[in-house]
Amino acid sequence: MGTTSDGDRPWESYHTVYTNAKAGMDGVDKERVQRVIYEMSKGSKYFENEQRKEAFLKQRIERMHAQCAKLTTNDIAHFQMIADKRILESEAARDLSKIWLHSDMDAFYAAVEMLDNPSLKGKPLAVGSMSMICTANYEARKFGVRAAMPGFIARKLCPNLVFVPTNFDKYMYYSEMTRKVFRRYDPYFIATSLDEAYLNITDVCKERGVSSQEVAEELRNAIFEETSLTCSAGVAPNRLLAKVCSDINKPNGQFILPNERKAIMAFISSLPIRKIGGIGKVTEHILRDVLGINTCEEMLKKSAYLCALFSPCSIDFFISAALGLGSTDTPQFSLRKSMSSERTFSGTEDQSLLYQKLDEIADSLSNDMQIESLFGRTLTLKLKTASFEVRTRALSLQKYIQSKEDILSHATRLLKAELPLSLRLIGLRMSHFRDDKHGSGDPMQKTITSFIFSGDASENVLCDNHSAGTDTSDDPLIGNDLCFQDDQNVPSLGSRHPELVDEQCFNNDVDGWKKIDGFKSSAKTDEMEMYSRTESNVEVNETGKFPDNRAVYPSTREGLAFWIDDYICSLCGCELPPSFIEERQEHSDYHLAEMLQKEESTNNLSKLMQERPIDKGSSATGTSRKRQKSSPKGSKHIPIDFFFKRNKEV
DNA sequence: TTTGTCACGGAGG
DNA sequence: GAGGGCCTCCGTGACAAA
Ligand SMILES: Cc1cn([C@H]2C[C@H](O)[C@@H](COP(=O)(O)OP(=O)(O)OP(=O)(O)O)O2)c(=O)[nH]c1=O
Ligand SMILES: [Mg+2]
Repeated sequence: MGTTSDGDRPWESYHTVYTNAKAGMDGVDKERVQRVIYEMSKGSKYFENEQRKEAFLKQRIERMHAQCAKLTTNDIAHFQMIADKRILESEAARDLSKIWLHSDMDAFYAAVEMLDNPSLKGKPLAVGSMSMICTANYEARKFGVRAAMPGFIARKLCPNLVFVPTNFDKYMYYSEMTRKVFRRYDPYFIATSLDEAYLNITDVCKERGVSSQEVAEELRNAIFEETSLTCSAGVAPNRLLAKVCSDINKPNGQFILPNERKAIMAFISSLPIRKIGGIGKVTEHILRDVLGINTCEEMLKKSAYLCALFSPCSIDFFISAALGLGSTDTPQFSLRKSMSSERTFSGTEDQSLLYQKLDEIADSLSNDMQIESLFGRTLTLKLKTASFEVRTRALSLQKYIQSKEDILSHATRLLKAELPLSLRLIGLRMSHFRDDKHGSGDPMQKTITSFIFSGDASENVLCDNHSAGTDTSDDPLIGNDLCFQDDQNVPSLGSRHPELVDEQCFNNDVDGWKKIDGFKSSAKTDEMEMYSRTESNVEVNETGKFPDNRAVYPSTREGLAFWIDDYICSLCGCELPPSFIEERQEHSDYHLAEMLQKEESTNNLSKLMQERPIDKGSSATGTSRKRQKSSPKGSKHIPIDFFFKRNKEV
């Protein structure tokens, strides 16, 4: 495939994610690493699939090239005007009033393992398995070993590599210790994973009259004293930049970017675009090969071409990032949108075996859903063929389901339609959760709580980003767009982008519950045991929001009340065991109605509503892209039918 | 025109 | 000797129905 001569150096055309610059990889012999990876890979089904993907990407790049070539000078002038306008608008929204700190633990899982077993110190260590490693310590990184690399390749790179399986209990335990420190600096801190968090230290600096540099030092020292683990910190006026900064002097270092436009531009200009959260391997490749963009400065220079080639969403993201803009607000927490379970096994076309796998996965998903009292109505079957091609097949129901039996019966139908096939992975994902936590039911019937919080009542409140489901889109080859969205930092051809836009729902992490780097199973359950029942529920969501111990379960919209020890109402102390589902909902609705009454009398309802994941339309850095829903907003008075408006679902 | 559904892929930890 | 994870989020485009 390579247009260049693959002939004598074939490994150079096998692009992996492993050669990307990363902390601890400085002195690595990259050519050797590339070669070893290539040698271990070539000929494998995985490798062939990667090549297929690369070929598609190449076609895509060629199409974009052609598109560029067709532009007349007139066109370019036109797009330059559009770009300049966007640049001006973005610049006008620059907010330098906040100070954000991003904290990132160093080789977190590996560091915890070394702490737990000091004999590992000084040895190259990988956490994970022979098929995939989660992270590696800095000794191992010298050999090119890193996260997301298969263990058998890592061992080839570093024959003395020690493997340790993951222990999420431990990581959660230490993570919680670090969060206790974070909490002291910003009770609303945003945890984006077990080992990363954003803290708004504006007030700390102001109130104590200390510099952000001092706060960063103090915080890192506190973490070290309390956990014996090191971390790195980045300080900047927004989260996008803070995240970039924390990587600069990693490990065990910090970097402060002052809140001055000049300093920011100097910093960002020479920054390789790949350092920006949301620009991954593919986006980097496209921007480099199509437009010759490698740095943020170049991105700005080529802004007219960006406007010609990409969607408004992507354009905004690129331009904002190139200007060093990012989110400065503290986002509202958001609810879980999907939950999934998937398993890889050795490829087979034995149908009874495949149905058995499906059974296990349905069971696992159902259990997970029960733990969080979730009922969903969109089920997506995911398959990976023996040749690594991925397919998804979805189905939306009238009713919300949770039981294994229900899940399995629908999943079986979906699978049946695809067989025969030789598969290596089966997965199930549930989405479109009910707005409250109870049993099945007709989507038409909502409780007051769910009705109000769901946004049917006042659209502008919603976070429900995109109109549709969570599974999405088709034919990636048609558009060029990369799309970014918000959150911490992460865009890509269809992924969230970072810090830029503020708005809408951020899922500040969600981690903590399952996903967690991919080894959820034990994670979720353990976390439940560990935290719930103490004040931990807070922990879970606390990823940012409820410093006052007003626990709220993740992804449930039960309303204002939650159940202490799972049976005492947090608001009035009345006791209702979990099995009293209907009663509980009524009870919760009662508190909500009561509250609404109070709120309304003080004209504050709109404020209450906005406390949910919200819009914020055009916030400071507001690059918000979202399709805006037209909605009557801002009305102070609530008409009675507000409470009875029908929900539009099927 | 708007809204919902579905498929696919990028991204990050 | 072969072997390449698991979870969550999101945007886009195609298509159908309202
Ligand atoms: C990339 C990746 C990371 N992880 C986990 C393991 C890591 O400890 C954690 C953070 O990932 P990394 O960003 O790779 O960082 P790290 O903490 O291991 O090391 P450092 O920050 O010093 O570079 O996320 C996974 O579980 N799966 C993955 O695929
Ligand atoms: Mg880290």
